[in-house]
Amino acid sequence: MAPIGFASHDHNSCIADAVKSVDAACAASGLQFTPVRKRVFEILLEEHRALGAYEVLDRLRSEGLGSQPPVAYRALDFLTKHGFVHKIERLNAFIACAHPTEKHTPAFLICRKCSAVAEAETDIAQGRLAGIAADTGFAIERAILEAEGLCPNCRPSDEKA
Amino acid sequence: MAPIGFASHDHNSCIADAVKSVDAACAASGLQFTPVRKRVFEILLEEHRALGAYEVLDRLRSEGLGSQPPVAYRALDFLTKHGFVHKIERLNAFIACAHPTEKHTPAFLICRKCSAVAEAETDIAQGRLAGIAADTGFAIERAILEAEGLCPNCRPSDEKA
DNA sequence: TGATATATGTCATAGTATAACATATCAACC
DNA sequence: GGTTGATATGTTATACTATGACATATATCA
Ligand SMILES: [Zn+2]
Ligand SMILES: [Zn+2]
Ligand SMILES: [Zn+2]
Ligand SMILES: [Zn+2]
Repeated sequence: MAPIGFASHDHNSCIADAVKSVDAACAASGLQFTPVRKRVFEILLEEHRALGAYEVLDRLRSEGLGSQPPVAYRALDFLTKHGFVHKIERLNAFIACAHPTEKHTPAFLICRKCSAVAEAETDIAQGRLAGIAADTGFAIERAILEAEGLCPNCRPSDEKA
Repeated sequence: MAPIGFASHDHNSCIADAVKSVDAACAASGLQFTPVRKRVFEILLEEHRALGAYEVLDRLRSEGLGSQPPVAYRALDFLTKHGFVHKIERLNAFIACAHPTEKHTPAFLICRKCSAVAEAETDIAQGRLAGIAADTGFAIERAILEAEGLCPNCRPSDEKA
């Protein structure tokens, strides 16, 4: 799966499609995709960048959907727990998943200049770390892979090869 | 390089050796390995687990080496910046590097039960993510790889293969 | 409808990190 | 040795991130 995030795309339909597919996934699993949760997911989709919990909360507050931190954190916890949103540990921030209904292990490319974040895919189970883990008897359950650098838009053009 | 952290070893000499080699590296690079910085490095070495900045600060305080957060954060920043210590983003905590004078890209195996952390090595430059980055024109400068799971000591023995 | 689980509203507090500025120490040069 | 600029430390204050606790409301299902 190619990363999104550094290329333009049909953003309106991107948002609508993502909301619709998560809506369906929740219905299928008996999860409640409540107004606050849906709105938080939309807020994250609108930017395709990682937002801090308090940035999300500010938006919710301005829309009358909640004013205290737990409101934002609960919605983000729900979305993260079910894989619709990912937390970027490096930034203490959250981003909507690029393909929220597929089972996957996300990896991220984070631009240190413009803060754009692209989600890509890894397979931690076949890298060098997996071999070391197997050798030492460590059982990997999940992995975080976050690469920091310069996105194509922020790189000086003479460096682009 | 094999990970350390899940196996016993000669801890006294491990600490002494690490301090000595960092001391030499600092001297060679014109860096000041001051008492606070050295003590923070030792504190982290003593445990071979990730300590929060405020845990480090508590120890400094009890030894009369500093009582305010910036003291701990500055020492940790120095040590991290020069690669003698790594930050575990997942835990907001810091751990002494397992081989502080070699240039390397660290990866971590974090036990969710006992919080032990083992440092291993990756080569992000040859994984799947590197290919995607190259394709999209993203220039990776550094990468964080943190795997979470159960260490050999915390795994039920009947699961160990 | 009533019982149970799940979600929200709100207040309070814990945990992590940095800005800003004064003082002290170090390093290098005259 | 004293001057000077850079680096490090001490200290106060504050900003940012996250969760505990408990009351109320809403949804789910027998
Ligand atoms: Zn979009
Ligand atoms: Zn950029
Ligand atoms: Zn040791
Ligand atoms: Zn363990």
